[in-house]
Order: sequence, then C-alpha cells, then structure tokens
Amino acid sequence: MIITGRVIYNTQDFSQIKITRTPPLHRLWGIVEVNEVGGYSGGAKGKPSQRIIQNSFLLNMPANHIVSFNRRDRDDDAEWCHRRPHKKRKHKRFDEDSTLVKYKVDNTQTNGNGNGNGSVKRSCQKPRQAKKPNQQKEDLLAKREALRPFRRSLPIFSAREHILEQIRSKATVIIVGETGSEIPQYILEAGLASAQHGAIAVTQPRRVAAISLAKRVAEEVGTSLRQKVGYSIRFDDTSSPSTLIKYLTDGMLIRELLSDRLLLKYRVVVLDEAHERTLRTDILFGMVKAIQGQRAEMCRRGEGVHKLKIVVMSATLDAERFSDAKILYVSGRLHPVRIYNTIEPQSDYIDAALVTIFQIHLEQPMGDILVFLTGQEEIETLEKLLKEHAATLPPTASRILACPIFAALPTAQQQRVFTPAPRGTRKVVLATNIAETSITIQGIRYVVDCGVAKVRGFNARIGIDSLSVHPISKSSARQRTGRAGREAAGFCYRLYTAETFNTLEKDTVPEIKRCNLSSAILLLKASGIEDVLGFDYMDRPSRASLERALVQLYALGAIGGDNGKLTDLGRQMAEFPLDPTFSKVLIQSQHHNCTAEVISVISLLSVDSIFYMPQDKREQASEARRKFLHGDGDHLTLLNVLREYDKAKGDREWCRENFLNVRNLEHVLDVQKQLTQFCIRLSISPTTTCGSDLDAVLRCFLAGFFVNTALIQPDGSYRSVVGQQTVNIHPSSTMFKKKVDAIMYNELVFTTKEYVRGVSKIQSAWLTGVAPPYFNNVKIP
DNA sequence: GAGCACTGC
Repeated sequence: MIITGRVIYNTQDFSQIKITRTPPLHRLWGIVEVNEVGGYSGGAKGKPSQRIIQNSFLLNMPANHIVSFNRRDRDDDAEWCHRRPHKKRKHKRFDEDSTLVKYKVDNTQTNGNGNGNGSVKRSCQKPRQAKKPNQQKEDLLAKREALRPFRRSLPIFSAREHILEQIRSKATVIIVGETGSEIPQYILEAGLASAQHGAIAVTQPRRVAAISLAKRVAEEVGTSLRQKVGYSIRFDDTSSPSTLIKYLTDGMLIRELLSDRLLLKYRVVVLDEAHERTLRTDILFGMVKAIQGQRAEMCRRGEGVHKLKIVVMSATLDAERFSDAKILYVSGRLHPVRIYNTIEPQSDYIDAALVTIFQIHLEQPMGDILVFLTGQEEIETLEKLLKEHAATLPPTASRILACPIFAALPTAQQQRVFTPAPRGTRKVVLATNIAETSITIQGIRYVVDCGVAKVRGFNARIGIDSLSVHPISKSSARQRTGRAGREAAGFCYRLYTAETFNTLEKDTVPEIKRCNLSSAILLLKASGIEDVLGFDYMDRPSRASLERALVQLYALGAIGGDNGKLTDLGRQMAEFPLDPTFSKVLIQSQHHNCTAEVISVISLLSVDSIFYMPQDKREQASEARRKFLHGDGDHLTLLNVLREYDKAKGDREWCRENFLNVRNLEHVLDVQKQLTQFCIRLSISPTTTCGSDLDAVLRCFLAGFFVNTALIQPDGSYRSVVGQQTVNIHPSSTMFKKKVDAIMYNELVFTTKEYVRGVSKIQSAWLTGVAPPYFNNVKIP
C-alpha cells in the first residue's frame, strides 16, 4: 500500500484509553419525578434532578478522550477554500507502509444484526392463503402472547403503573425518554380509551414511523391493522371506526382538526418525537392545548363531552417549555458510546473524514462506519476518494464498501445501505442528515461527525429562503453520536475539538423560527384561531415573520378586512394539501379553463425534482432532458415530461433511459389524483383543459406567484419586481442563460447566490391586473 | 458558467 504524506493519528492506542465512568449505563433506567414546572417560554422553574443528569450522560459522554488527527507531510500545497475544500485538493496517494495494523476479520460483529431494515420486516405479514377468520384470530393472539415476555422485559415496563396513574389524574403529561413506544398500549390496556369515550391519536413527524409503529403495536395488541390499531397518512389510511390506537403524521391530525374542530373522536392525543420541534408538531401542540381548554369548559357546563388528555413524548430534557404539566423521566436502553474529539480544528473535514475512515478500518475491529456530511456533492466526492484509496489497500486488509445515502438518491440505490456488507467487508455509509433521524441503519458501530449541516433558513425581513451550511447543535451532535450505540457499545469521532463542541448551541433552532409561516398561519385561521399574533406558541416566531405571512395571505385574498378574517377563498385554500400560493393558482384555474394542466404542473412542482442528475453522467442526463424542452420554461417542460410519461405508461425502464426519478414521478401521479378529488369536492371541474393555449397556464400561475417575478435589466441581469432584488436563474433550470423580458419563478433560495428555480418566461404586460395592491408603486415597462 | 439538507398535507 502506498502512502505519500501518510496521515495518521499521532497517537494513543485506543485500548489504553480509559473510561472514567462506570459502564453499565443501561441499568440506569428508572423513573424519576420532578417538581411541577412553570409555563413555557417564560423559562423553567423546575430543575432536572441529579438522576436525570446521570441519564443524559447516556449520550453526553465526556469528551476528554482525545485522539489527534495531526498529520505530517501533506502533499497538497493547498490553499483550501472554505466552501468546497475538497475541490481544490489533489488526491493523495498511499505508499507502501509496514506500520499499518493488520487485524483479524471478525465478521460476526459486522453482520450479526445487520439484516437490513429489520424493524419494518418484523411487522405482520399476511398469510398467502386465506385462512378462516377463527384461525386468523388465533394466530394474532398467539403472536401477542409470544411478544408478551419481550414487552415485559422492556425498561419502561416497571414504570407502567406509575405512568398510567399520572395520565389518569392529570390532563397533560410529558414523558421524557428515549423509548416511549409502549405508552399508547398501556393507555389502551388501562381502559382510558374506548369506543364510547374516544380513541387514542398518536402523531409522528414521519410517515414511515407511523406505519411501522402501527404494524408493531397491532401485533402486540393482537389485532390486525384496520381493527383496533391503524394508521392514517397521506395517500394511505388503514384506520376504521373501530380503531382505538391511530397513528397519524402530525400534518394529518391538523387536517382532521379542520373538519372536527374539537377532535371529539379522541380521548387522548399523544404527540411523539416532540423534541424534533417540527413546524407541525409545534402548531399542533398549541392547537390541542386550546382544544383541551374548550372541552374542559364544555364538560363543566355538562355538555356531554369528554375531557381531552394530552401526552407529549420527547427524547430530550427541554421539556419544560411544553407546558405546566407533569413531567416524567424514563430512560431508554442505549449502549455507551465513546467520543473522540480532534486536538486541532480541521480546516478540511472531507480530508479528515477520509483519514479517519481508513484509520478506523485498519486499526479497529469490524463494524460499519456512518459518516455525516452536508450534501450530495460532498458525499459523491468522498465516495470517489474512498474508492480510489480502497483499491490500494494491502491484500491482507479487509475490503471497504462505500454506500452513499441522501434523499435525492433513487430508491434502488438507497436500499444498498440496508444490505449487509459481504463477509470480510466493512460498509462505510456516507449520509446527510437523513441518517440522523429519518432512517436507522443496522450494524453501525462507528460514527464520524463533521459537525456541520445544511439547513434551511428564512429571512423574514427580505422574505428570502436560504440554504447554507451551519454548525450543528449539541443535541444534534448527541443524536449523531447515538447512532453508533444502537446495538452495542460504539465509537464516535467528532472532526472538531472539544472546545468547538462547547461553543455549539444547545438545541437546534425550531423550524417555526426559521421558515415561511404563511401555510401554518392559514391553517391556524382555518381551525378557528383568529388571533394568530396572540397564539400560544412554544417558541414565538418573530413579529416580522408573522407579519410577512399575514401580508402574503392578504395579497392572495385568503384573509381580508381590517381584522384579517379568513375569507371564503381562504377557507377553500386551506382545504387543499398545498402551499397557499399553489392553492390560489388551483382555485384560479377555473377562470382560465386550464384546471387539468394546472393540477399536473402543481403536482410536478410540489414533489422533489423528477430529474435525476448523477455527477458522473451529467452530460447524458442533460441530453436526455433536451427532448422534453419547452421554450417557455420549466413549468411547461415539466408538463411535457408528464405527458410523455403517461404515453410511456409509467415504464420504469423508460424512466431510467431518460434520467427521470421513478419514485418522484409516481409521487406526482399520487398528488395529481388527490388534487383531482379535492377539486371535485369543491365543485371545480378537474378535467377542464385549455388545449394548446398554454399561455393560460402561465397566466394562471401568475395569480399566485405575482411576487415571484423579475424583469430583465440593461446589463442582462434579472431584478425582482417586488423588492428590486437581483436574482440568478439556477443552472438546473431550462431558462438558465436565457434572456427574456420577464420571468416568473417557483422559488427563490439563497445558497451561494440568490437563485431562482422553476422559472418560466412571461409577458410583462400580464403583470398589470394581478394583485393590484402589490403593483401600485411598481413601474412596469 | 454552476449546483438543494430534511419532512409533511
């Protein structure tokens, strides 16, 4: 093996590093009560007990076991550039070096548990042959009995009675801990929910979680889906009137709330994963709290309504913000993870990650490695470097297999990370934040954390979305660390110093404080909460952000009058599972006779890109795209693709040939179908078509996107009509480098520049007449 | 002449 400028830890042998704390952390489970704490946003009155601090230690290991990443003889004379350090680097070559550590391959450690996506597979599989109902029922009951000992062995089982007692006696209970998945069954078993009193709703931020939990709990309860246990997510509902535990995505419960303002179907609402602080969980929490108050009041007046119980489940200790409710702490069963920090700050974390991976590979026992990076580009770069260097490994060393994963990757390639590596091969998963919460990969024992992530932001003052790389928070770092300790004790290599860790924010800024709120505000109004400024926010968004959302809704006609009351149009807009701008366009389409086309284009724009652009086949991909091109821009080009896709009858091979993402195209069809149904419900004919007059489609979009327009300047740049902001057409757009009088765009995001995406040519004359108040002071040539 | 993390209805 060749190394020039060998890069090495300088270094202590890992086996000599001592852990100062006692190892049997998993025995620390238990339940601890904490004093009642005060209202949120005003800060906590209660202090976590000593016991909790011990529990939090599960992930917050001391960072004093340090291995440096100092290297000598860097071969690159590199001035590294801050944004993309890896681009300027010459690739290192490895030299023959006898000091590399040989080790015995122990495959059992890698693959013992690595049976891919096991948790999902554990779910109930329907027998192929139809069985007699009695037989089926017996099977289900037998399965339930078989699972009983396992359930009783869970740490939380010992706390069962205590938790139930609290839920019985208190209106709201907050449960802090890693494992709370048993709670809904406990509530059901205790008779707190029933057909007469109402069911249990359990919300999840993600669809897959709702599905897999419902399947697992159905088994444990001894029922099949659609009976006592079911789930309800967009495009898929397995609940029924007899469902007593219903798993929903949080967005889905908000939808239910629009038609059942008091959630009378439910006796208990469980908000799971509340620590993630998604926009919808935050909003939902305020909503159910208000409902709880209303129902208690009705109950007092003897109106025959049951009180609503709220259970909030959160993995972190920041629970005081949630409310003045009872807080229970339950700790889960995670294995200890040893954390290493670098001695020196790393200027180039891609390089540091590369070194670390080989260091682990050559010196540490088998076990897969998970590397956190910021995005597709970095992942592809590191994958390439890994492959190059892996080819030069000495024949005695075991192999290394790089598996990239990020959301834009086609499903088939995503599946690779769940497949166990072949015997004698170590899997290195290169992931974005997707691996932090959304997916769990078996067999990971080592985590390499670069300490940064790409996050979406929103500048309310100028109204621009941004996407940029920021340091992660402490809780996010712990979450990444925890990914190494799911099956056995693990190791986490942080590519930053312990001092840097200490400077990180405690928690990630909740989504509600960094995104455009117009959609959320419309939902609040539609659910009966008129005073959105006075709403009970867990974290209050800035006034500028709230006002900007109100102004936008006002301009769209969703709210009106002096008091900003919801209009009839606004009520219709809230019905659609779309951003308010899209809803406006869709409703407007009946006046332009192009509803069919508009449904298609909205469906295309509201899913992730249908074009697949692998880095190495970029030329072929853009060549393939050329045949769909429409001269007026992206909206109609997308429409062309969908029409051709229909003609090809959704053939997957055809998609692959044309570099189209099958999953996203199939998703387009789902959305299209759903929007069609919603239109019928609102008496908008979904089949009205404008034929070949496609200008009508673009004019119709302008009714919602009048703010997203820009005019050409004498110097050839574009400047937005509202705000006079210079905007650049994104290279992925068909309008890239084109110069026309005026453009309309789907979104404006600041990354390295102000880029607009989803761009179409418009005539500047169309601008007069749409949303007049906006253009009163704007000069249109 | 240059590139968007993740999730949801």
